[in-house]
Amino acid sequence: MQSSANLSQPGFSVPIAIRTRPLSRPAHTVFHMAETEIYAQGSRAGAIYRIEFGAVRIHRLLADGRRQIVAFHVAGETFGFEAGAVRSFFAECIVATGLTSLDYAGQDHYEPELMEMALRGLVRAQEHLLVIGRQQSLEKMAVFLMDLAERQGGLDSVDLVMSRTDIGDYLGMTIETVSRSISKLRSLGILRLKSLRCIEILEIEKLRQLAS
Amino acid sequence: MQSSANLSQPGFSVPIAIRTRPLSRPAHTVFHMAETEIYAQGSRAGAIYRIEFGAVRIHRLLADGRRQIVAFHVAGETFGFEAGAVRSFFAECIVATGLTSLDYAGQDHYEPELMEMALRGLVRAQEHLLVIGRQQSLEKMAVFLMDLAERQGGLDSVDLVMSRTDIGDYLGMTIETVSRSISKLRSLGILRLKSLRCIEILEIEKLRQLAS
DNA sequence: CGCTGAGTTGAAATAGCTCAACTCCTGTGG
DNA sequence: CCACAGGAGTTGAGCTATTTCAACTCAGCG
Repeated sequence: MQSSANLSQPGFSVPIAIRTRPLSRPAHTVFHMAETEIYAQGSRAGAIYRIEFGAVRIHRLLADGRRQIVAFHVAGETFGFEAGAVRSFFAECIVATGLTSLDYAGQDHYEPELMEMALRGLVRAQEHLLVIGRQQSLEKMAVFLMDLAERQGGLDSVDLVMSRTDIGDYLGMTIETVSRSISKLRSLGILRLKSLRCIEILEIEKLRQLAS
Repeated sequence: MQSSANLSQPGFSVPIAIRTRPLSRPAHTVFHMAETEIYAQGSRAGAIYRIEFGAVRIHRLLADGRRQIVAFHVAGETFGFEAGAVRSFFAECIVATGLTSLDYAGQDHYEPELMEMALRGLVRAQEHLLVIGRQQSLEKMAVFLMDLAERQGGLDSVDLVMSRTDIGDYLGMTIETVSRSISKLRSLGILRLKSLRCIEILEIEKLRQLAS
């Protein structure tokens, strides 16, 4: 795993605190290297994290060695809610990421905005179910790209911070099928690859139609 | 659809209120016929429901006519949380069901137990992703049955309140594959069908192993 | 400038889907 | 109480999409 290689680099194994703009409570951005762990399954829950920059994946390892990514999160989003005191998923940085954290557990009352964030995560997970439940790989990929484009600000250019393997583990398909789906969309004239990790959407309407 | 047939029965189209034990706030159980709608996608959100008896499915209809069930809920569970003011899913009774409702929207502060219920829904949806993401239909069925058995009190006998079609739409597979998976588990000596809708688990360890 | 990992592409194998026939409950009405 | 009708579920056969296995290309990096 690449993460262990990164973790072994001296001076970067421990997150570095960087002072940023003051919030309602004094918050500071903590820097995390790419491919490093934010929290592990089984660890103590209680904090949530807001992504200042970068991207994060939430996943679980299955007994047979496979991995299911249940969510990607990008800048501006909040993750880390758990039911109960123990985390049931792993959170890892995909790229270099800045996080601010907030201890939310054990409060007498919760702010409506906190509830709203938790519920948005719920809806997002349920929407993800709609995608994974589909059988057509091309549709899955179309929905994935539409969603990502939207979250990155609605541009016609999508920055794939995650690897094909990550995408596969997110959509429930192999990296070969991921690759073939992208190739198919490319041959249909819907996409153009600026580079392997940067996709330009040429025909957003056709893509939307595939995504239904 | 059977629901319309049931809805057309005079005297049952409107839910009937039945007085039950008093709660912290005066709550009464509302009775719903099998196969009737509790709320629709697009309707106004704001209330959550606790199931006193019966079973409920949460789903969405896709553009191509397919249906994805994102959750089943049984007695004792609470459903109906939404992010935003509009419902993004349908809720329907699978069988005759008694519900107590609670208006939760627009509060200044939320009780920890309310947050906990919402978060449990989140984790449940994410766990569901792990199941649907798997490619083996036998595994999906094994996980589904284990989960259902557990929620029904850990007995070795599972009461399938939902149809094979419901199960298929929940697990992302066709009813034929659902049927074949059950038949396979039966031929492996893991299950026995007391009736079509009542399954006895003979070899819980083997089932757990399949479910990983 | 070659090495390495990521990504792509091809060919064969396979799991699940589709279509179709059939069985078996269940409930309704005579 | 039995017969029948209709829906739900099962099973079979062929087909298709995706997985698997393998070879190959490409980009980034020391």
